[in-house]
Amino acid sequence: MPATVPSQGHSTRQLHSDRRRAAILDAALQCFTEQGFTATTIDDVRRRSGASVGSIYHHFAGKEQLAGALYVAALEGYHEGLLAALRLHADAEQGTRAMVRHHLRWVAANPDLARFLFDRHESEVIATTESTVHELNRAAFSQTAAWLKAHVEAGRIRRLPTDLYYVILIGPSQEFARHWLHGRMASSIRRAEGHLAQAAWDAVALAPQPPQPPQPPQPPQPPQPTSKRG
Amino acid sequence: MPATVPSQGHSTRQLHSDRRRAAILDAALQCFTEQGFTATTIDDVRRRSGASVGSIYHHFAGKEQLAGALYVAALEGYHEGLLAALRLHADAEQGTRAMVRHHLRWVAANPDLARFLFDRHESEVIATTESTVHELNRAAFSQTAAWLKAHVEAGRIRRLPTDLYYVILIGPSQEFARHWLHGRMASSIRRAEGHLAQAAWDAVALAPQPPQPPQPPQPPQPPQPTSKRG
DNA sequence: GGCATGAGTAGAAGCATATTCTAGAGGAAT
DNA sequence: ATTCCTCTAGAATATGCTTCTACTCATGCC
Repeated sequence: MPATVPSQGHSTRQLHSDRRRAAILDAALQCFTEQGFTATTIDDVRRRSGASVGSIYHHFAGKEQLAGALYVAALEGYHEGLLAALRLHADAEQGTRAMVRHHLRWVAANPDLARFLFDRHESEVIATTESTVHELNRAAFSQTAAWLKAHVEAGRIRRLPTDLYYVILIGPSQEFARHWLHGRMASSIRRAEGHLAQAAWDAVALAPQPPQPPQPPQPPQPPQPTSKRG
Repeated sequence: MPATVPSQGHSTRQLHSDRRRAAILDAALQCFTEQGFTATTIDDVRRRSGASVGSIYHHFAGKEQLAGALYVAALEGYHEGLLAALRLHADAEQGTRAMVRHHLRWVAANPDLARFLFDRHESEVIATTESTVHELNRAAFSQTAAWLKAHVEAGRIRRLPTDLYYVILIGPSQEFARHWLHGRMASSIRRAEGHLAQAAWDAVALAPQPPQPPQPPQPPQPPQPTSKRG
């Protein structure tokens, strides 16, 4: 069950319970963000959320599962936006750039969540929700792969082992974000965006700079950008 | 100060001490690799190393510092190889490819160390050695930057904000390695190497024929009315 | 050689904190 | 009204990091 969707109750009691659960998650994210996972004690979360220790352990099996729930919620939000961005762009180059842009803008819009998410990619902290995370990634990956496949067959994107597309396209942005979130980047996300999008496209485009390929470049279609981050 | 170079003693006692220290580090790496950081107890390290708890705490200020020492040692080894690879190649394309190759081969040759290293990039576990790590990275970065600068001025590599080169060149390999180390990549490192090296080069190579007159620093701006984003 | 010194070693004690346990409160169903 | 059950509460427990105190024994000095 996704962490974002609590069980569908219909009573006053259920409402109280859901609010409590949300308050705990909220407090936990704040604590983790400010102090880090290990430095955060259950008692910190208790104080901040107003819940009792027993209540916390009623809703979550433990501290790690609490972090896991946050992680899954963050990942869902991220993927949702990525796939939405992809659906908006039929063109190979525009879509590729949109992926990079989505990544960077999501990070800029959700720095706390992003930092929490990225610092815990691969971390043992989320081991308890590993299968859920794996499933989420697989789902997003297969949709992205289908989109790419179409463009490979259309001769716009070079043919590569499927699992390499993601690392080539998003790797630089991911690495950039990791450092940026820790204040170690001189460039702003804004400034990096264009360069990283260009680099991503050049890295996968078929025939980076042919004199003039038979198919003329499509006119830049005016994309309808998502004005609001979801 | 580096963890790899113990204080320069010359006595039997010193030798014993150094061996003990090394045994502790060794045992710790094994434990961390097998069970993860949090799951590893000081007692595990004690049993495996043959040292006593007191001895461990004599050599290292705590569990985190123990991990930190391993981290620093791993990072030093990695950087050393990277810079060596760079010195071997005066040519821009060859050097770029060599960087990628070094990254991937180092990972393949030191999977345990690599996994330990990458899983803890940004992790709070290494917070205690942060300044050392920062210093190491800065040193390696500046040397790499100098190498790149030369090629930018020679017109072989496109001009980008300095801090972006690293993320563009190594980002994909880094991301690949991350997943590969966790058994989530279908491609072998061997197979990925060529593709990733090619992608890296295409992402930074100056286009053979830039169609438009001087505007190298400005990337092609996607027709996107971006609003305010940091 | 005999002694003082102090780094290294040892394991028990202390303490912080994650987790479990037992009890109680109060909506919802009968 | 009674019973049931989920949620809440906080004390008790367990785990395991860290500190403390004492011991060992090379090394350097007389």
